[in-house]
Amino acid sequence: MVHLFSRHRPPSQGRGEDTRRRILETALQVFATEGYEGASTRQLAEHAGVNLPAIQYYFGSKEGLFRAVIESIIERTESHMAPLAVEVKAALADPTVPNATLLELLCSMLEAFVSLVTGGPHVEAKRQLFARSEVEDAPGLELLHESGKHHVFTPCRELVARMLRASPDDDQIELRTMALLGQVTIFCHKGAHEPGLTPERVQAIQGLVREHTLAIFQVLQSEASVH
Amino acid sequence: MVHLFSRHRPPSQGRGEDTRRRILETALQVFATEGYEGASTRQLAEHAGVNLPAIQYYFGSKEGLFRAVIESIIERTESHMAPLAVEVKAALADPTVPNATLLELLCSMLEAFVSLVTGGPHVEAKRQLFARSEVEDAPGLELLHESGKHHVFTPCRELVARMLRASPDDDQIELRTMALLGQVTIFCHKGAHEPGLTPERVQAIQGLVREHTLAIFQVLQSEASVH
DNA sequence: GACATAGTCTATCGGCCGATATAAATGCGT
DNA sequence: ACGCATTTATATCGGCCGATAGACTATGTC
Repeated sequence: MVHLFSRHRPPSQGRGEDTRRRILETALQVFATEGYEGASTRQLAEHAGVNLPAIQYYFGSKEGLFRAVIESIIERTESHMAPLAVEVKAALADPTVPNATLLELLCSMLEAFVSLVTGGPHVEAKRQLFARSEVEDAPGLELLHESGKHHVFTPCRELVARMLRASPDDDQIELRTMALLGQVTIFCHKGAHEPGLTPERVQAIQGLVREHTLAIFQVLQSEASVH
Repeated sequence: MVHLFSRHRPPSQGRGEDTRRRILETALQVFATEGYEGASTRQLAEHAGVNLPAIQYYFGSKEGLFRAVIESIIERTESHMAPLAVEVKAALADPTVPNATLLELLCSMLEAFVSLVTGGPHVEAKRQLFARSEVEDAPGLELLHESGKHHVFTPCRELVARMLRASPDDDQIELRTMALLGQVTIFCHKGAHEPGLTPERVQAIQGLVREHTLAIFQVLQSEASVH
């Protein structure tokens, strides 16, 4: 409660930075596998090789540590999606952009979404935490959920709306966009890591999501042009 | 531990049945909103209007109560999917069935899946628990996950494999089926209940999932026939 | 009315939780 | 070498957890 705005960053002058980062990174793993409530401070401390009060010292509280973990993921999400976000924004601002370009951008968004949750360091942990943000209720998870909405869902929804000549606030557009994104989010669930998400499988996922998306809008637009 | 096989059903001759059912039904709600670890026995007892030891008396333990809740959901899942499962099994056994019929069955499966997680009594709770089964780890959740796999995923995968003339064990078939089902499972997540899943929205979801699925296989099969 | 059984109650156990008080150690400028 | 701030360690607090012991009540049978 007290640390909502103070961020409780102790005035470390470089000496404790190592410890702080080690706690942060191991906490990502523990929170991902055990959940927020399931991970105990003793467990978190042990995995980081520090003693219990170090968590309060560096992050103020268990909740503070969790929020720090979430924020670090959000930062990486933003930087991962940023370049594409610029392209999408530009395309949406220009009313002359053809549907083919919009469709290609949508496919790229979905592809980037796949690589976001299946690539980079700490993939497994990120994937699990992202999945939890869609289900659990924990002190900072709504931030992660909102981040996904803002950086992935909203741009996709606007692309879909433009292609189908509808308002982005149209309920059907929203539902359709969710269905499209569901093709990706399901790979954050348990079933996805039984044989493991090898690079080949990731590439296969990206390929077939693209196939599906292209097929859907190919048919949807040809039907629309008939009417 | 002790009650793994005994199911700890006390020899109630009707008198305690009411209490037992009341605990079971309110527990469904509490477990759904709070999660397995998040729901305390005191909370469960209070919501059911009983005192604490009643849970041990009727279900042996908190875990026993949770397993009972899960099993009741699985039973309803089975009876909900059973009629369609028969049709699918018959179609798969007959090698002369045309693709159009298989595709129609796949659409029906997805439609039934939607109505499974968005209809019937205790919808919200069922939806949330189903979502949790894809993310959390709790004593009986793997049963629910397996049930979904057996009653929804596997039939769909076999239909997809047949339509695309591939083995059901083909990795790409599996991934493709997951993507299709993801269109539905995403509506079990948090975002789905902000404006609420009204009957109109449910119908809209069923309609567009059908549209998407038809479009995907229309294109996929026309491409296959070209080669 | 005595008794057995089923069901409900109060009180309490040991254990793990997050957090803190506080002491010990560490490194650094001087 | 000393003083001081930073960092790490020990010991412990109050609180909630799941589970149980055991007394009490209601009900149906003879």
